[in-house]
Amino acid sequence: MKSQSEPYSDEHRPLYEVKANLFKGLAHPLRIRILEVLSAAPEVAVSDLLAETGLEPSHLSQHLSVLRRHHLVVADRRGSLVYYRLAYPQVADLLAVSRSLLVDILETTRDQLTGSATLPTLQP
Amino acid sequence: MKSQSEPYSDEHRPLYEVKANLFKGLAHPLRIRILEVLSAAPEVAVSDLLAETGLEPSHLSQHLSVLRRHHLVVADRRGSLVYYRLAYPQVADLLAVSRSLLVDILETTRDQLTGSATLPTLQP
DNA sequence: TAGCGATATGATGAATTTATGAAATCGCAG
DNA sequence: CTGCGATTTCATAAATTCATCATATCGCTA
Repeated sequence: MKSQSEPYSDEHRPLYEVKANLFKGLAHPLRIRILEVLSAAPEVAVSDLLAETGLEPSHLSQHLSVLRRHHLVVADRRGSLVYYRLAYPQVADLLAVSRSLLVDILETTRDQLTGSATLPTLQP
Repeated sequence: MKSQSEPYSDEHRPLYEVKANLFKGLAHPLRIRILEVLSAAPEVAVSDLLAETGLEPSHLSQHLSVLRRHHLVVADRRGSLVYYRLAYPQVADLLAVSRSLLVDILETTRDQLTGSATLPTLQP
């Protein structure tokens, strides 16, 4: 993970590649969980993220590092505490649109099945 | 690739995991490129996607298979030709929001650099 | 300055995805 | 039924990401 470069740099990189790299940054469950927690508050201390996710500190820090590198979050250190917030409000928009799409997908695929028992429930 | 299971199934799978799996389906440049082509027309024949992307047929088909499995596209076979279309209009919405976010990210990070030469240009 | 709580970074094996080419399948026409 | 164009599936090596633990760094206090 440490060896990874900046996902958006390089003037000659086509926009569809940049988009795909953005989605790579979002392509892990815990990183979505983190962004959802950050969507619900102006900022969150790492210690609170640790409590919220139940992760080892170094595991959380690795994921936060990916989110920082993808410019999805911003960190502020105040003394020995570090606070994180979403880097742009559109990050929350993106999560909301993805949820809307998934609601449709899950409802459609549920309708196509005889029983719905194998699909995730539609939690808030 | 063949061994991959349905990314959304399993009633006990939390929604943040389902979201992450959706983003995994989007996390490849060529799949974004395909979805963008499909966003611009009601449906597109595979032969046209082959011409548009310059891919080998088997390579394109592998990516289309991922998109089908993630319920992002739908295929219709008519004779020996197969046509693809977006499975939901929100797929295009998702791409649009991601573009909006990236525009902001790229403008902000460009402003922070002395020169902008290393960042992608803002193509349509 | 040393110690400590909080957090980040480095290292590496395991798991997953991507890239690539061979082979199979589908549907149509003769 | 055979041949063929169109497309998909299979197989597998290479590349990338994930999981996990050890180590380093940051800032504060005594």
